[in-house]
Amino acid sequence: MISIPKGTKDVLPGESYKWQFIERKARLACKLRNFHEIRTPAFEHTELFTRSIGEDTDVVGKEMYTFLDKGNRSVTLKAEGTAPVARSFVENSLEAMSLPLKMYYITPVFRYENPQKGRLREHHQFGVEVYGGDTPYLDLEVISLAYDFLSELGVKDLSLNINNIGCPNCRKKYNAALKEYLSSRYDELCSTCKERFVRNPLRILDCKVPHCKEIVAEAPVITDYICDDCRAHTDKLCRLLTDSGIPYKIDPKIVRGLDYYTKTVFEFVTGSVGTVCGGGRYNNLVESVGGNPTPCVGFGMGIERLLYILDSEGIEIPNDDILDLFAVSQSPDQVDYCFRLCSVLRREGVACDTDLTGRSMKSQLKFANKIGAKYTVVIGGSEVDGGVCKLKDMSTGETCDVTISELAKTIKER
RNA sequence: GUGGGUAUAGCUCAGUUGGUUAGAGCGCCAGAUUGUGGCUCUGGAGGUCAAGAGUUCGAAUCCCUUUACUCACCCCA
Repeated sequence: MISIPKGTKDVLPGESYKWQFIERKARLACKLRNFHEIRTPAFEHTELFTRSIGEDTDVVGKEMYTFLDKGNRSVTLKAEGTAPVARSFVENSLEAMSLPLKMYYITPVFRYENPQKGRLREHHQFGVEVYGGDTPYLDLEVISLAYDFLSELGVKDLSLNINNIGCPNCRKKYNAALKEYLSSRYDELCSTCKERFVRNPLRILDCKVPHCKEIVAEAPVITDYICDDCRAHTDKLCRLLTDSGIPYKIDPKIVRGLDYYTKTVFEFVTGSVGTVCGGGRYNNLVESVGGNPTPCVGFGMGIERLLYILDSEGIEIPNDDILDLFAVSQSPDQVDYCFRLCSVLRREGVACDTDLTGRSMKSQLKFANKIGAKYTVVIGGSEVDGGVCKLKDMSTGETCDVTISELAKTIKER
């Protein structure tokens, strides 16, 4: 037997309705807010990710599915949703469209990691992007979209943490201050933090080693170093969130693992699986992939994690992927008739099916029951001749007489 | 890359100090006066006990190796 590759999952026929439900909700939330779908390829030139995400990040350093194609080009499976959108924005001169341009995507994302709860090698993200605007109102729009979306699904125990990691100017100052503080306690840091000290000191704030945490607890806080502009941005955003009734917490320790973030960063966290949605502002990203300076803000949301949360919180997703009618043939003589009947009903928008495998009437009814068909009819000689059948409601067991020509109408009216 | 756990039927799991032909529940298929599913009863199919080697008269059980899965660290969604 050939098994599924590590860290991947099949979505089976009995559960695909959950995905369809989430995707439908996501698309609707976007449509209502003037966001439009953008679809980018499953793979990109490797350089796109290394340049935008950052050479020193874990994602680039050890988690990308990178390979040479037959033309010796280095390509990488989509490691993240935002960089490809930025590439497309520049490549297709989307800045020529009316800005701000609001986009969304639902896409697989590939990272070579060790799978565990809520973590896969191929997972799926619903993400949104707003290109061409630096006002906190756009931050609000993106955050409130995520908040409304998650709330409408019924997610409980949701908390929103936000931070401002500064623009290039103030981050430079903060990095210097952080380095100065940490250099005095350099010897106490764990080995990975010693490397981080050189490459990207901000990451040390995220270290889970107890002693590093103690050191970090006394470290200077970014909040004390951000410039007036950044401070005003966050203050305004906080006020807007409060006015919108969106609860949040300032968490100065949020450091996103992707280098392109500037100013606002945020994450929605739940108890069961940690971060379900992460995002922020990336005002320099478009420039870094060769476009004109264009401020952007967006988020990515893990669909598998979201489904896991809904499941563990006991939130049921309605299943509308069910059959309206199953036509049971009383004997093999009526199979042809049932098949033609289904053809007619389908043209009228009724989801219906019939047995084509020659099973007994009883088996057919059992089958119809098992797959959750809403209605059944048994077609025998008298139905074929008389044009009237007994429509049976499978949830109540009640039947009523309906002329076959009015079956579709009757079913749709119920 | 580093640790811990697990591996027996499609699924969830029993399986005694090592002892006949490896079990249950659920699911699946088929029947219970041949025009009506669900409930109940009866029967049936389905296992290289993850793989390999070893100890033993005898291994699902004990030893070793491998693989897969899983949880955690790191990082992310």
